Amino acid sequence: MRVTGDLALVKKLNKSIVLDTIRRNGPLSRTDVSERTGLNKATVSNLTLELLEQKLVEETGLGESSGGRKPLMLLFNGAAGCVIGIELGVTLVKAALTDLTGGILAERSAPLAGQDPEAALAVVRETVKPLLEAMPDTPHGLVGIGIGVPGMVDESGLILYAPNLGWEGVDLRSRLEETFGVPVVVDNEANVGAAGEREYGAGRHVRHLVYVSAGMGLGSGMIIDGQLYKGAWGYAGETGHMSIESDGRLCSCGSRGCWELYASERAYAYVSEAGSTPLPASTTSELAAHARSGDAAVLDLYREIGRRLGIGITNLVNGFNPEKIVVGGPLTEAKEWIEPAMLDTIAERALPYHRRELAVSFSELGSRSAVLGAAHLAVSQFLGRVRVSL
Amino acid sequence: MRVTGDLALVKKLNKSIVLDTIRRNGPLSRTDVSERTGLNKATVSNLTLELLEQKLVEETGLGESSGGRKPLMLLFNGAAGCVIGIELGVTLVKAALTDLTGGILAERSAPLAGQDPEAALAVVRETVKPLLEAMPDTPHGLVGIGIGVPGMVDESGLILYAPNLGWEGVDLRSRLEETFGVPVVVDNEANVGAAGEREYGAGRHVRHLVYVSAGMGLGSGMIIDGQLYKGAWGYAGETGHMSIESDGRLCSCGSRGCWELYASERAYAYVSEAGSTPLPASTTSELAAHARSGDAAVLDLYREIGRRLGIGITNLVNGFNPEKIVVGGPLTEAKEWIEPAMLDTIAERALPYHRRELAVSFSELGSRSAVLGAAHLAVSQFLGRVRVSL
DNA sequence: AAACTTTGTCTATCGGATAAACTAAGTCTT
DNA sequence: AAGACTTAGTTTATCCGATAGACAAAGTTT
Repeated sequence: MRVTGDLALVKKLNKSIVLDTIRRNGPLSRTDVSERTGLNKATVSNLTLELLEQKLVEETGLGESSGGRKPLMLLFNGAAGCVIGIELGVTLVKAALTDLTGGILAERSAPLAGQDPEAALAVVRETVKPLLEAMPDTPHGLVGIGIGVPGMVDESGLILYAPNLGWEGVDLRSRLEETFGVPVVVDNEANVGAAGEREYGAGRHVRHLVYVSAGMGLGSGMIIDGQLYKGAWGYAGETGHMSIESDGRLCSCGSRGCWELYASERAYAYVSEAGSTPLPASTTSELAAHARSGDAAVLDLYREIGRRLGIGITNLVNGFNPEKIVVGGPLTEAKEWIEPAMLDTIAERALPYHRRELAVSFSELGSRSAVLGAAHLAVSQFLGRVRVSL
Repeated sequence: MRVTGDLALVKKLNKSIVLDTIRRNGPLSRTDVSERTGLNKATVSNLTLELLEQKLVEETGLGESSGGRKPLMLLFNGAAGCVIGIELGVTLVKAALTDLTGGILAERSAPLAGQDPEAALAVVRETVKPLLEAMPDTPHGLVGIGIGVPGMVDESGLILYAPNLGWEGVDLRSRLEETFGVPVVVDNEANVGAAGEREYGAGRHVRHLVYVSAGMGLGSGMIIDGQLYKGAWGYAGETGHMSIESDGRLCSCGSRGCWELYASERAYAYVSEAGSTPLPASTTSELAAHARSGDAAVLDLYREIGRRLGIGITNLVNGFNPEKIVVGGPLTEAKEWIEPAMLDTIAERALPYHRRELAVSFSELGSRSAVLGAAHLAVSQFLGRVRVSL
């Protein structure tokens, strides 16, 4: 059954508009909010009153007069509650306790021993425990948990398939909700990374964003009109398996020429193939060190990876026309040597109109994109946004 | 300024829900509508009254009793007005007069002589003229015009760039609105095709749809959550320039290995390259005739085109996870010989989960996808849909 | 024919948004 | 310093649409 209109909906919508306006542009006076939103002053006053009672908004004192009575400034109260953002990696669990503005209050991480769901869940519980103990006293307490996982997640939070963990059909959301007693949001790692960069990082205020997460694989999180796009069944963003060589290298997915074989850490394994000198190391950290000392083979490798990244990004750009592309993930440790070739390739190959306006940049949050994005999804669910389009 | 909530919005939303419910599921009684939508019976009665006054809904008489008073059945009145859908091709203008349900009342087409905007506009006017004369007398008369063009169109209807016409920055919408005095919707050819197939063709009731239009080039129309996705500046869907061979054939766009060089009619020009026998013809109609009589070179060609179409479609599927892919456009005249290789390739290369649920099919509306889609966009704008997401 | 069912309307009420009047609290002018 | 002016925020009366529930209308079943 669809959403129908009634007074409750109107109120919910307007309240969400007022809160959002204050959150993004505060401090603001009631009159400012009224002018910005188009809502009547009385309406703003009423809704603000409720937000004050809910402790989501604070009066921070008088502002500057502009020739009349001084305004009482309103500010979003990020300290009204806490959330926990978790990144469940293949070998590592990272978690952060944040306030409602994404400010980190505490952080933990732990290696992931076994990979069966039970063992992983135990590690998650252990990692989160000290964060809960460190939680300050707030009006709302813990309001939610967000978690990013390396796999495909449907709209209900069910992990459909996580090849690198060997999981299939794991209802992580229910399990965590039972454990912690708060609402849980589960999403793909690239998606939460996209959410993080869009809210707190390189993609602020961007309507259409593609976040490319490059590590052992390659995945994309796509934000369309400010919202994560998950596709029909939650498999959107598997761009690592976009073929950029129709008859290229055979991939474990069964296809050929997949992007991630050329433009992620998986490319390291193929270097000797070209007959060139073998690589002096096999991890990005080590290779970055060699690059820093001028190792020609490594520099070539990263130039080629940059070029291939550029080719794939160009494909995404031509299909999606995002406002911005943000590249993140472990591979960005080598961004210094990847970036020039990547940008050159995009400049060469993207359609002229895209080139003119497109912005491509690297992650601003670094290794925290995912935890912060996961945290943000939880905040976002707690604050509950209503959207209307005519 | 954003949309805020007030009573007018609530009414607009509910009225749009009622109309939509009747339109898609009619005939229905008022009680049926109330049950389906969750709206109160009184609300439905009130809104229906207005819709009856606006002639958008008709009472078609009494229905079957289910043990009590007979219901008065309501039906969407497609004859309340007319729209015109236009496909502005590179060499041909096609136009259709339809009612509000997409029923074709009259059709015209005319070759496009010169390609400068003024000449094209004159041809459009001449093509539309007899349709206007054939227009039946309806309560609302002509309520809008939709037009699909081979180029990139931004959200305001401005044609940013149409390489095949040599147009740049043409405000077709304003021009046509001045001429005809009704609201005009302009969009990309692939987008209107997508709209057509989704409303009246192979993509009915599909939430996320990708329509691939294959002709002299290759373009996609993407429908996300029931709405056309245009990207940040209207360039989304330029998938013809997705590279499927990183260092492949040089394309006129400046890039290499573009999909449309391998999987559209542009591929015909490259056959001799492989050293094989030259093609016996150069248009799809002629080649289809040769295929029908078993010409091996032509059959090979179409097998290869099918394979390449499959590769590109797999890429789109992995990125977007649409519910359905519909292939249309002039090239589908040869679908008989393209389809097997295309489907095999997708089955081989798509990720296992996609494969399981994805539906790929050819256009149901054939050469009318675009005109009907354009007409539908005009209808849709006239009826005005409001959407709320929580 | 009486009881029951279903359809659709009528009526009173509720709860939001709004404009306009009003109070509060400042600045500016002379 | 006093009055005029400005701006901020609240109060009041009004409007409007959705809703529940009563009711009327028009069937069917026994």
